Amino acid sequence: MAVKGLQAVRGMNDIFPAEAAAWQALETDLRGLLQLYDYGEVRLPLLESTELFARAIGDVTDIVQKEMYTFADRNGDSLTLRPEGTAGCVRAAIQNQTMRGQTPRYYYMGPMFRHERPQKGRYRQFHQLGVEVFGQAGAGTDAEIIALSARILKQAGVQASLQINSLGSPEARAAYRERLLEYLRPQQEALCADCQTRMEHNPLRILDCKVPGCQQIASSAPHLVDHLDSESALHFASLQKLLTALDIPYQLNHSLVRGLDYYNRTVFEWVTDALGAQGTVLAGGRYDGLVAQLGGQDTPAIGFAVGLERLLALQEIQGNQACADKPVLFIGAMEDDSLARSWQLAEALRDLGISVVSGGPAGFKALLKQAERSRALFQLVIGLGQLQGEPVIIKEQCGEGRWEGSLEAVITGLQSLGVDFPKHAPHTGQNFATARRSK
RNA sequence: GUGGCUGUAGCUCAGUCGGUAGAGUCCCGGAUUGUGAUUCCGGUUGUCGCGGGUUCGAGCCCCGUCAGCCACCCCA
Repeated sequence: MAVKGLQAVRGMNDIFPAEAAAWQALETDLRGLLQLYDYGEVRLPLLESTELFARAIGDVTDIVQKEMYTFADRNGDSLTLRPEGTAGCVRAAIQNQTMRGQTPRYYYMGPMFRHERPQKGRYRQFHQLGVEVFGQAGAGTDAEIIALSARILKQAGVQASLQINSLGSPEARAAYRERLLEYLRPQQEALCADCQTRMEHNPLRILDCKVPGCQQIASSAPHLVDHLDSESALHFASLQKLLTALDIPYQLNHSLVRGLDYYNRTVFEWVTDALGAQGTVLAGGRYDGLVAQLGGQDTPAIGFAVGLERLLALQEIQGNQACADKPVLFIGAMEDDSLARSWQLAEALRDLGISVVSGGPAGFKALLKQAERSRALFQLVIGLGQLQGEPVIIKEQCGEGRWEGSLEAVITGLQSLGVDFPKHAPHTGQNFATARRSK
């Protein structure tokens, strides 16, 4: 229950250990994959000057117009919590001159902030893994990062399908925009109110409007890929050839236009219908003009971002989410006198790298309950008898295993047990009590 | 930013016509100092999201507000 007056800001979530285990496992997996492709981590500020995002993302986009957390610094500068990662990454690469004569491959993981109405798969603070490659103009790089994205989803055990499109050069896109408007104008009255507004500032978005009437009109619209400049057309053909060679299935989606202004040529999205209205899990594309636009030398670039909450939600739906590691041993002490001894033992075992949870002093039955709740693989109880030399009993909590010995032998005994517990134990939803009853 | 639904114990929920806030579960202790059955006994569970209004009296009706969920919009 929320304490009066003290609650998290809307759309911002607290993550507790049970859930954090899935996050950690996912992050570890992701870092491993990125290492396979030799991407290096960059850690960037969460806060940037507002101007950066306005210039990079585009003044007319919804993100800049209505979704940014913007406020004045103490000296009056306008600052913004990053709504996405690419702009900051490009800014950092320019500022630190890391692209001179280099073709760096970067990744970053962390929170992004957008002031939208929260719903399934959409939060005001959410987390992305972002990947950016600079200085590589060839379609091979497009194929590489799409292959990487495919591998990320596969590793995460997530089902999604790949859609691609090409936006061509800015000039070709501008020309296509005129062709599209010529096609739409006679039917303008039939479009929804939103799309009539879109005709003013972003007619390409009309192509993926959900209103049936608009879809009808869009379905017969001229295709962007038929109006590409020749270099972009070659680039796109080359990419498709590579995807086929890499055995990565894809769909050409003519209405895939991406929301942010900086994209050109290749755009792609991995989509699913398992997340309600938020179908995009991973999305990216080429943004060859952005580095120059932000004041750097003209440098081709490409990247993508994955929504970690969405990835985790899909993992949960598909039963692939990792669980927290279990402690190896629970040590319970029955009375104050045995408590000191049990703590000594616990510390000695931790010296050996064995995870231990301590409990007590408490009655015997209470200790067994504590042991069960600790999820430990083994449990032992120390009482006055053990202090006087009676044997200790180590018992396997889930199974039948049982081992007796002196207190001093427990340490070597535990080692001889060869404890090897799964890092990602399958989550059955069963506790030990129900597991026992079903035996 | 717009709309619909929902907020009662740690959890799942009931609460009739406006009349003393309940059940199950969980947790704790005991019957039972030594390896967890079952059962029984006892115990703690609360700003009814928050604020205001109507009323002799509000968990219930009205207004506002906050939060959650879902959709629009947008996007990862």
